[in-house]
Amino acid sequence: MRNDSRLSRMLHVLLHMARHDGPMTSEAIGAMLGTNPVVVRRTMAGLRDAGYVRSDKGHGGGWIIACDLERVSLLDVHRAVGGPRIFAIGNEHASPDCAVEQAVNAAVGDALRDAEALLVARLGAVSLAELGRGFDARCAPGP
Amino acid sequence: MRNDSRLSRMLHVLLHMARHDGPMTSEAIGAMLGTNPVVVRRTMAGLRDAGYVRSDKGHGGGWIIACDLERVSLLDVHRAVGGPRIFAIGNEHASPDCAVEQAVNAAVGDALRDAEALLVARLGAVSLAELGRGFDARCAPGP
DNA sequence: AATAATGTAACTTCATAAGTATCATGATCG
DNA sequence: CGATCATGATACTTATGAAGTTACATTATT
Repeated sequence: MRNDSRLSRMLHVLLHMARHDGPMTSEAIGAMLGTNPVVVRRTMAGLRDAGYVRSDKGHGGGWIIACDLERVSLLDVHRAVGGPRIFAIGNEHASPDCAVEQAVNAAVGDALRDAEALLVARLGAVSLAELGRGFDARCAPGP
Repeated sequence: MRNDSRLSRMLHVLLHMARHDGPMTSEAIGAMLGTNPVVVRRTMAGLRDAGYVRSDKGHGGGWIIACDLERVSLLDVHRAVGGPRIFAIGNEHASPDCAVEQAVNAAVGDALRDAEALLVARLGAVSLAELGRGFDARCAPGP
């Protein structure tokens, strides 16, 4: 399967929503992401359950931010979309009988765990608000 | 897809081969890994191309170690099996037009890059020989 | 020549995000 | 009220790639 891009897509959407007045429809968001409204609703359902966005039905409805962007990290968004599997590689058996395999699993597993810990720390250290400010700086790097 | 366990499996096999006199057949290795000989041959082809093992056909044939285990790292093995994709998550577009998406990609991409760099460093720092010694220590932790 | 091994090609299976089609549900506007 | 516009939910298909499987060719030993 191609990469799981839910985190990336949701960050993209959230930043757009933050700079947008009023609700955005799944249709509009889908156009932005290059996908269709059903995928948008499916993915954003996790953000809604976490309380980061709200959705309203009917005329004038759509999605709006429902949280303080300073208090939600990229890691929070990752988890809200299901906290999907991070690695495409891993051990074959979780608890092998073979002692050699146990030693291999320990070595590979430790390395993966440390890499995951670093990733989690990095994602947890950046808020959506900071990400937005990073965008501003990138676009208007005045002297 | 399930995890790509080629690295893990090959380390398992190499350690067994190191502690085994004479060639091991794909059949025997397959039994060890809980898979069939064709998968073994397919996966080990990369190790052979890298010069880490040798395969011999015919009666008495099979696979044997063809390298100095002190000089081959877990990272070398990872690369020999194809250096497969490490992450299951990632950005949607490599070079998006949207500036917001660019900012998101930069943030997520940096975090992933750093995590990958750590993993590569960790795998590169351990030789097959060290991994084997780790196994010995685990099995005979004398006083 | 028989046997035992690898090499290779072609196919199926499995897991999962993404994409699609369809209809039910609910809110707003006239 | 009734039309319209939005989400919610279900069911299905597509795409991807490792792993698994089947079958057969090739080569080396006995």
